[in-house]
Amino acid sequence: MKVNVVYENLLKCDIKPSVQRMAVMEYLMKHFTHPSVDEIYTALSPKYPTLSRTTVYNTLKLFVKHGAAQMLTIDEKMTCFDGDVTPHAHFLCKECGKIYDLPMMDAAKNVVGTDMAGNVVTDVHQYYKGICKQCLEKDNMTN
Amino acid sequence: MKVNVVYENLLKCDIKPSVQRMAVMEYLMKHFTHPSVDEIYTALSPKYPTLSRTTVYNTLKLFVKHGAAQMLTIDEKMTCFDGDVTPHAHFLCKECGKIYDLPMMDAAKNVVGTDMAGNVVTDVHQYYKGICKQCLEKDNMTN
DNA sequence: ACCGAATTTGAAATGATTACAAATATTGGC
DNA sequence: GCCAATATTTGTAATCATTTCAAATTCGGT
Repeated sequence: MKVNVVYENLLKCDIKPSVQRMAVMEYLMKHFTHPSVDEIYTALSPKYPTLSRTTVYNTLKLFVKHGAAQMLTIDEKMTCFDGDVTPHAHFLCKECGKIYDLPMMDAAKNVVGTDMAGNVVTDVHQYYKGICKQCLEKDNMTN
Repeated sequence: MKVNVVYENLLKCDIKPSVQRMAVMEYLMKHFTHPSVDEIYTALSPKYPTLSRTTVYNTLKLFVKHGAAQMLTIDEKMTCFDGDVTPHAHFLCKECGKIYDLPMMDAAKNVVGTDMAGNVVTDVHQYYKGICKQCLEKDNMTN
């Protein structure tokens, strides 16, 4: 991935770029695994040995505030992050813990910014839990 | 609320009733505030002075496993619980932190038990974030 | 190069949740 | 009703993600 793409993405969201912010954003733009803070920290640590976990926390919070990333609270143990901020739904596999992207229902996409029973909506989240295709196949093998 | 209603609800979900389980279930059936573990513990503590926080945790986990309650992971700080297990959406106010019930979109209700791109869906969650009616009115007053 | 502001860092604190083992309550067989 | 096996509850201690905070570093402007 070109450095410029990452750089421009930050600027577009009114985020002043820094080495650390570029690194985190690049990770989000390359990996659609809905990483946790720790996944990001562990992945970047070798390349940026002075990187601090706190910086990853700060950076992601900043990204979310500027609309450059999405925070997912599907897994009750840990917050995850998504660099894809276009409207889409998620699927959490109860067996392997992976989170997959799914299309969001059209009706839900249009709710942002509207009025729902007098309440102003700023975010919409839609997610499913269950067993994913891969795990289903694996389970069929062994049973 | 009649004790029997609570009792029967536990039996219906294959949960062996106990004093503590009845107390927690009664609280969930009376209060639709989507309480946290601590809210429930604090509310029941005066009436059941020997009640332990751990028991509230255990009990709620048991309820969720048996489909007698729903776990909400909307607020990233804390898990909340809902005694209403019929399909409905939620609205979290970013200002006051309250969670409101809203109708779930029809299209989403029918997804449970179905197959989505090869994945089996067991739970559907839909929620909104924004500013609630009450807070909007309050804000208008002061501004 | 220098200064003030913004950013990063790491250590310590916080707080929700879990693990666990001891205490208590419940159940079924006699 | 009594005893033993089982299930449940309890409280403390541990865990672990996240936040706080103050010192260190970096950055931007002059």
